[in-house]
Amino acid sequence: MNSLNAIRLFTAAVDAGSFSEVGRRLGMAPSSVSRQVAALEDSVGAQLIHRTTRKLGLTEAGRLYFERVSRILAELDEASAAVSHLEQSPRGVLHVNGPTAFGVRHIAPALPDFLARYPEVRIELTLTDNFVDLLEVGADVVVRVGELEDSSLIARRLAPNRRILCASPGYLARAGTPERPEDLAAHNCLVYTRHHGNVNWNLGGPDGIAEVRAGGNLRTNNTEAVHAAALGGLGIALLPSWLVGQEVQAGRLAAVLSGYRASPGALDTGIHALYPANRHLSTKVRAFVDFLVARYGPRPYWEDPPAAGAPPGRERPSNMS
Amino acid sequence: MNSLNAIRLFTAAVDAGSFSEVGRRLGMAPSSVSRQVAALEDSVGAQLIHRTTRKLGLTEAGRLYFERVSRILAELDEASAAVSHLEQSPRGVLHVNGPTAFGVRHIAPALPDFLARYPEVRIELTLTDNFVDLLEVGADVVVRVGELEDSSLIARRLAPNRRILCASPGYLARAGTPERPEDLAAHNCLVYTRHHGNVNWNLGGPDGIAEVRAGGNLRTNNTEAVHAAALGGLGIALLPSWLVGQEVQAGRLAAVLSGYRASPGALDTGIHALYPANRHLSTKVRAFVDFLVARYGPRPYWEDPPAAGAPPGRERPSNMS
DNA sequence: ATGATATTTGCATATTTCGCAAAAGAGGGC
DNA sequence: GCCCTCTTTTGCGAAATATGCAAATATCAT
Repeated sequence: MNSLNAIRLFTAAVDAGSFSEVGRRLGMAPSSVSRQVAALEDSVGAQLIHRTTRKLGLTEAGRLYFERVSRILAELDEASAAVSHLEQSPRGVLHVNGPTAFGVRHIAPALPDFLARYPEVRIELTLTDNFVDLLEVGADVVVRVGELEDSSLIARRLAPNRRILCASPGYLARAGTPERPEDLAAHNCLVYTRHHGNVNWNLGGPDGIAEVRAGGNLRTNNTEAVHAAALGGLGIALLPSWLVGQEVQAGRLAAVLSGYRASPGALDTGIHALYPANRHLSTKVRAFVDFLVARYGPRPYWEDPPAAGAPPGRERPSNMS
Repeated sequence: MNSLNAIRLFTAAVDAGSFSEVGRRLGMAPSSVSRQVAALEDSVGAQLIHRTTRKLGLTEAGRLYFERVSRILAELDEASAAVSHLEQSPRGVLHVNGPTAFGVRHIAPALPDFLARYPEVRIELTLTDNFVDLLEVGADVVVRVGELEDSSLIARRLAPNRRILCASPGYLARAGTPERPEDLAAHNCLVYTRHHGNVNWNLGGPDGIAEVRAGGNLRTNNTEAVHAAALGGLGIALLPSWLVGQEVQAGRLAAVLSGYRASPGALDTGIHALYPANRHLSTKVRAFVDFLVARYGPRPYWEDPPAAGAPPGRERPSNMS
C-alpha cells in the first residue's frame, strides 16, 4: 500500500525540483522526503525520479505517474473540500421524518421560515405514523410525539405533550358543561383507543386524581376522527393540545375541566426531535432542531397563554401563517 | 492529512456494510477499521457513516465523499498499475545518446533488430559529440567511446577501443608498406588532434614501445576527415577499429604494423554504455544494454578474427545489414 | 429475557515515521 | 585545480502512529 503522504511528497518534489526544498517548504527533514519517495518507488516497482546531488529528473515512469497522480490529488482535495464545505453552514438535503398529524400542522408550516433562513438547504419531509428507524429511512431528524423508545439517539425536547378535554360550543350548549370529573359520566365521551376494551381517563385536580370511565357512541383508533367528531359537536374529546389548542383559542372548540390535568401520574412524555449521537453533528440538523426549539419556545403558540400571575414566558415566535 | 488507508477502509466499509466484515476480509481488527474511519471523519470534519451496532448508513456527506473517492481510488490504482506495467517488460520510450560517428555506424544499424525484438519500445536516438549530462538531456542510456568521467553512473563495457594504423592499398602500393615504427617517419601520417602542437604515436611491439613523431600534410580535429583522407589514399592514419575495421576486412583499407598496439601504456578505455545507478533499473534500459553487449560480443564484428591458435570466441552476432 | 454479534474505547504493544548526524557526491567560485 | 556549499542517502535513537485484545455498550433475533 502506498501512502498518500508519499505521493504528495513526490509531486511536491517534482514541483520544487529538490527534496531539500520540499523539506523546507513543508517543515520536515529532507531525509524524510527522500525516504518517502523511495518507498513510493518501491511500492510501484519503478524508479520515478533520477537523482543526483544537484538536480532531480523524472523518469518516463515518473512523468507518467506524476501526470496522473497530480490530477488525482487535486480531485481528492476537492472531494474533501466538498465535504467540509457541506458542513460549514447548513446545506444540502435534510431528511425529516415525523408523525402525519403533527407534521401537517406544525412542521410543514414551519418550513417556509426555515428554508428562507437557510436557502442552501433542501428538505425532504416524510410523514409516517409508525415508528421509523433513522437508518432504515435515511432520515436526519425524526420528530416524535409521546413516549421515547430507549435508543442511542439524542432527544431534544421541543414542546410538552399535554392533552386537554374539549368539545364544540354547540355541544356544550346542548349537553351542558361539566364542572367536575364525575360529570363526564353523563356526557358523550369520544374515545381514542389503540386497543379494544374500556378506556379510563385519569384527571388530576385540586381534589386528587379522579379516574373516569370514558364512554360514548364513538370509539376509534384515529385521533383525527376524534378531532373531527368533536368539531362536529358529537361530544367531549381528550386530545393533544398541539391538535386542538388553536381551535380552542379561536373558539371553534371549548376546553372543559381545564383545571384538571390528564394522566397526571405519567410523566410528561413531550414532543422531541431525535437525531443520531454522532461525534460530528451536521450543521443542517443542528440548525433545524434549533429552529424548531426556538419556534415552539418554552410555551408553544398552540398552548394557552400563561395563567394570570404566573411569571411571563419568553416571547412566543410568530404564529403560523 | 487524511491517510489513503483510511479512505480505502471507508470505501471497504461502505461496500461491506460492516466494519467487522471489513476486518475479516482484510485480516485486521474491527477496532482498527473503526478508528481509521473515525480519523477520516475528523479530518474532513463531517460524519460520513451513521453507525449503530447492527448496520451502517451513509450520511449525505458520506454519500458525496464515497462517490468521488471510490472513483479516485480506482484512478490511483490504475496509475500505479500503469507504472508497474511499464516495468514488467521493456516498454515505452528509450532515450539513447551517443557519439555521432559511432552511433551512425554501430548503434543505429542495431536498432532494427532491437525494435523487432521489443516491439513496445520506441527509441529516441540523440547523437552528440560533446559530453552530455544524462539528466540534462533526459537520456536513459549514453554510449561513450573512450575515457570515462568519474561519475555515479554505472558503466557497462560494450567493446574494446582499439586504434589501428591503416592506409589505402593504393597509397601503400605507391609509398610502400612500413614494417617497423621507425618507417613511419618516411610516410605521410594523417593526424587527428584535439589541440595544436606535435602529436606522437606510441606503438608497442615485440621490441618495446616506440614513440613516433607523426606528421604529414593533414592535421584535423575531425576523425571522419582523417578517415576520408585515408580512404582517398592520402596516407597512414591511426583510427579506431570500430571506424575502419570493416573496411580493412573488405580490403578498402589495409592495416599496417598490425603487430604493434597503439598507446600500449594507457589502459584500454573501451566503449561503454552508461546509465544511472538507480535502485530500480528500468527493464528497457537493461534490455537495451544487454542487447548491445550481446550484439558486439567479446570480439565485435568490426575487429579482426582471433589469431590462429587462439581460443575461439563466442559466436558473433550477425553483421549489420 | 437471553444469546449472538456489532461498534467503540482504554491500554499495552508493534510498527512506522521522523529528525539529526554523518557520509558521499556535484557544481560553483576563487 | 582546490575549496566550499548544498545536495541525497543511510544509520540510529526517539517520537508518533497504528494495532490487537479485552471490556463496555448497543442492537436484533430467538
